[in-house]
Amino acid sequence: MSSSARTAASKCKLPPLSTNPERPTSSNSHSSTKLSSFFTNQASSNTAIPTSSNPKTSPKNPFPRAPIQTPLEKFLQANCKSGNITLSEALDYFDHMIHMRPPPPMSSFNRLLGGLVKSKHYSHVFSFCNKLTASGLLPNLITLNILVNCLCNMNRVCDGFVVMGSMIRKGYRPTTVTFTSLVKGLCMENRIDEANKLFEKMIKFRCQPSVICYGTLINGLCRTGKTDVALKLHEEMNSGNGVRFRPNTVTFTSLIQGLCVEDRIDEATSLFEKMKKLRCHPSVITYGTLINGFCRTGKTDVALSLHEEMANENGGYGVDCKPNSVTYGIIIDRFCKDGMIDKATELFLEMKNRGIFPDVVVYSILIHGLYYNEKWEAGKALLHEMIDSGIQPDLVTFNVLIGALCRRGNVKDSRDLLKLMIRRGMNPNIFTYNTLMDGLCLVGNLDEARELFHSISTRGCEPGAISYSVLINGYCKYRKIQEAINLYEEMIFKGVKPTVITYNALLTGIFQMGKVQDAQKLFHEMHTQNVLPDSATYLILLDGLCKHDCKPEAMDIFHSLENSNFRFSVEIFNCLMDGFCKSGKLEIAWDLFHKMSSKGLLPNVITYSIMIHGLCMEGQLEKANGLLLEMEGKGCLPNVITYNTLMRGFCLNDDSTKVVELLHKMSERNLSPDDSTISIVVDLLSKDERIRKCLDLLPTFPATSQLRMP
DNA sequence: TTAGGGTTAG
Repeated sequence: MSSSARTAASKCKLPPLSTNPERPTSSNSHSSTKLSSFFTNQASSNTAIPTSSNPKTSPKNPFPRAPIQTPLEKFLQANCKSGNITLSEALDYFDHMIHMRPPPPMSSFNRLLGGLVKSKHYSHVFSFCNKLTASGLLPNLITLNILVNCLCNMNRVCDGFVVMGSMIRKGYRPTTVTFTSLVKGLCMENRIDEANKLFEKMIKFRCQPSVICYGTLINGLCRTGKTDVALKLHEEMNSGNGVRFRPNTVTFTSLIQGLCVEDRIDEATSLFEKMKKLRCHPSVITYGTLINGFCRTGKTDVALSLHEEMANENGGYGVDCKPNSVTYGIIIDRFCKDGMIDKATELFLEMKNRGIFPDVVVYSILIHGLYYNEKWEAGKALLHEMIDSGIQPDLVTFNVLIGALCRRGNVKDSRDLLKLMIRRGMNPNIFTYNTLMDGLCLVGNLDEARELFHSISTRGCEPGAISYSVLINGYCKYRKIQEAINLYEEMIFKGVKPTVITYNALLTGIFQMGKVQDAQKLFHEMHTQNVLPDSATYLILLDGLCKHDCKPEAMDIFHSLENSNFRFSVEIFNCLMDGFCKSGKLEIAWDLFHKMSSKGLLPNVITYSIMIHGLCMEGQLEKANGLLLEMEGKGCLPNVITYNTLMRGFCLNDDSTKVVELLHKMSERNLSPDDSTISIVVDLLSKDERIRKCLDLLPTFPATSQLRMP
């Protein structure tokens, strides 16, 4: 037994645990990931396989259950649900428990496993389950549910299904919890259609989705951009018809009516109860039919109480499947992240109007959304509203506020907030430190960021890949590439796996310094570190290669991407086209421009501006002007850069009439000229006195008084 | 005793 477990045991006055010679010395011995052993290694006891289909009676534990709660059980009850148990304590207790005779009840094992789930030690839960069966102990339905949940959280949803299959074979009936875990697992793997199908299937399986299950699916839909579908589902819950694909109110009402007509009032009543159990909302017609039936059969008092029930909200059923603060929070969060802050606020008001009180999570979601969408005053007001409602900010709220201040470059107040949370007895977490470090980097205070980075481990947290990436990004932004590379090497040395974001930051920095070979070397290193490049990586790489005269290399990569299933972005085309235009290879750029549509991409204002620039450089002004008309015709509005580009072209060609014409067009579009426009006009004036007359149109632009020539 | 929501880096 480890000293930590001993301490924990003494704390809760547990009897000393006997030393188990077989106890593994390291956590690695628990890390078996084979599913098969869990199900096949049951030969030690035939009684381990339940024979009855009744889950309440089927699994017979070969050992008698302790009649009263032991100190061990009390300890587990007190510490597991809160997650107040360390991994090493859990390992020790588990090893002790499986050797106890008689063994503790399965609920104690489940509590212990639950504690590990709380601290996200999924693989350990998995190996504990394997050891349980290997010891001849029988996991019960809840143990299996915990296992399904762990597998799903480990992105092993397929194995989750295998466990469900085994569950059924053992005579257990999968529960809403089982299905919810699997729905979540599918959502985590972005298999939202399958999650939706499973949701429908569980209803067919007569397993009612709970509000948690709805919440899980709604979250999956929101995460995959299907907010509309999520909203519809949410509304479906709210209307009381929160369960799909089953007999509905109309079918039930018809049957009740039929039974009432035949004076089979008892059967009608039980059908009515059944529909409520199935969360099928009886309508006023259903009630009316049944009330009529009771009245007809002389049961007026029952009819009256039914009438009373109608008056009560929901009649007391279906309530647990109504939207709650969690389901609202999920959708509000999606709207915030999609920049639809008005929609988010609207939904927040709706939930309050429906009597659903927002909790600290919903407040934090919306406060974050408001700050993130630069609605500072509204964010502040909401924070005050939350506190006035008696809800205190929690750790995440503080992190949101620190992040908001950092984004505004207000590091001083962020630091004060950190001090405040510590004064309040709150332990800042790695999010807090990473956020603050990023804020410090943003304002160029790299030394303080580094200092904070080094102090993280003394503050009870460990810097992870994000901490390193934040600092690496800070160094790269301020062109301190060597420091960034040193940090990168340090993270590898310390076993912290760099992410694609780490590499993207480094590649950007290295290309900025013009070190093309180093960047290429790093790009290849990504493979050795098993980090897959994403579309941002390819954009950085292709842009860097193009800007540093390595277009053939860029095109090689482009072609290899074409041969894979890579999803091209407009930005990738833009960077290549820009590169070729600027090096006078207009035809290649033109080919790329035409290739875009075959990749399902539409040119944007930047694409057109690049091509217009390329054409102007080649003196193909008419064609450039044609492209301007084309983009306007296709609803892609030119911006000031597009006009400047084309005007510069005409200016160089001494075509002042065209320039003036374009200035008029700009004015019509309410586009303000920028410094570049001004310099074009000045150039033009210096060339041709007659152009002075164009000054007449200048007052139509805002903020152009400075342009008036003496 | 088991299942859902919020905060950090390009």
